Amino acid sequence: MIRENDVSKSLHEQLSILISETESGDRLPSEPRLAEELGVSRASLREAMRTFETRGLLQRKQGIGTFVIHPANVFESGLEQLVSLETLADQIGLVVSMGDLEVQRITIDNELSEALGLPVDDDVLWVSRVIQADNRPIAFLEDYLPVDVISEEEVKQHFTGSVLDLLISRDDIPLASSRCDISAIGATSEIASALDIQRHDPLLVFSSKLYTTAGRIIDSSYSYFIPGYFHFHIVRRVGDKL
Amino acid sequence: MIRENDVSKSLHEQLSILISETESGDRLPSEPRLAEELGVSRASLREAMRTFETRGLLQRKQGIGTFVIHPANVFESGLEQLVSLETLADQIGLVVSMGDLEVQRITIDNELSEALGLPVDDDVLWVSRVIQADNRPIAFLEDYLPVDVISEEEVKQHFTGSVLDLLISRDDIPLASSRCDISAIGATSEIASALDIQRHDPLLVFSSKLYTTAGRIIDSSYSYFIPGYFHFHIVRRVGDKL
DNA sequence: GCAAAAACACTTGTCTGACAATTGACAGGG
DNA sequence: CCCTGTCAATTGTCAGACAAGTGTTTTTGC
Repeated sequence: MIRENDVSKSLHEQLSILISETESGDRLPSEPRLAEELGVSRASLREAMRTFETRGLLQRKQGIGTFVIHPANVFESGLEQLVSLETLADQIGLVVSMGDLEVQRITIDNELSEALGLPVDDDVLWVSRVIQADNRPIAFLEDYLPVDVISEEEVKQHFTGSVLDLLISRDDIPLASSRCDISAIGATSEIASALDIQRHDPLLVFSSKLYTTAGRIIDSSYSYFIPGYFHFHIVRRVGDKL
Repeated sequence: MIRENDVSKSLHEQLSILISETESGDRLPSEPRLAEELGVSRASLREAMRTFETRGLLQRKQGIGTFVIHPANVFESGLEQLVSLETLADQIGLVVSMGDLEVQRITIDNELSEALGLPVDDDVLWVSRVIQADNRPIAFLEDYLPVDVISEEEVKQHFTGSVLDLLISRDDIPLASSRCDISAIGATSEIASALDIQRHDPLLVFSSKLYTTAGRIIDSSYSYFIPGYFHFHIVRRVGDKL
């Protein structure tokens, strides 16, 4: 059985392929024609196109046409999409492994409460580990997880390096999106020794809070990256459009 | 005179306000009703809603309704939108000023050519300056601009701190989007002295290439931020949705 | 002949009305 | 008590139409 949603997904894929195959600056077929080619109505096509327009991949000009804009290769994974480091590494053909996993159950104090947005005296699971590529440490990751979400045993048994992949694989938690704050710090002595670098060496830091569709914070994480191994990028739209 | 586009913009604004005023997890009015309230057709409303859905702010469920998802306060400016530091500072009520402007015309060598994506032997304008808040340096900015885009004199006369604002104010250049690579480095001695910090102090680095709608790189910039003054964040969608 | 104006073709933007698909609630019967 | 069919509400999709903007072609006026 084919649900309409599948058609919609396929429409996104078809459009994505069409855009990626079109040179930057070139015009797409007109909406009525494209709708016919893809076998959907113009209204549905326009909604799908709006998605790509929001991401800055399409520009529609009334009376002229719709144009493709390639800010370099947008289709490699940018930061807009939240994927685990493992998944990202897979995509670029990098082999990563996990080392030095540490799992502790800790109680939230005032300081942690403010940082995590979780109530004081609740217990959280603190999961930390080092990510390696070619046996060289390249990132240090910390996650704070409410204990009612996941048990210490479950982590120790099933954990393969990515808290995100673990949460995604559990289909009882509807994940929505993540808010990621970006900064830089000098390595603390703890992190420096874990990553085998010097104290005060520069690190890229992502502080992320993962929200469920209900708006609850289900994972608060700090990721410390040694610069140069992963290339994080983002496509930014100009000005006040949309 | 009111162009239709203004109505469309207003629709986005109205929706944005409505979403921001709705509690996370709450349901919006049904599409037909909301369309009537906002004075637009359901088709237009759906297209507008699609942009917010793409950004992870709305979730539409067939047969149930459309729900608001607030990953914290998404409406403060995230990284998805490219705005100048001056504009950003304005929005958060921070007063910034420019110091130590330097403008030089230089010829592209092999190394620069690779970094900027511009041909060797072309001339570019190199614009560097320090950004200050409360007379304390907080960022060091470098821009490389092709000389046929803007003249040395034009920069020296009209420049107020933001290359982006200057390019936007010129309506003969259709800007599309910017690709921004994010990393961290330790301050070089030059940057350290410019920012009045220690060598090797950690800095957040944005390497950006600004593209016209035709796909040409019109500005290549390096922004070095002292951590803590500006808070850059990004909302990341989970998984493979949309 | 030439330039301005009008007509035309084509495109995206919007609107209207309709029907399909999905969900949740509710009543009825086993 | 549980299952089932019905019904209303909502989003998903569709077809057709017209408005508005753009560029080209043709016509008109001089």
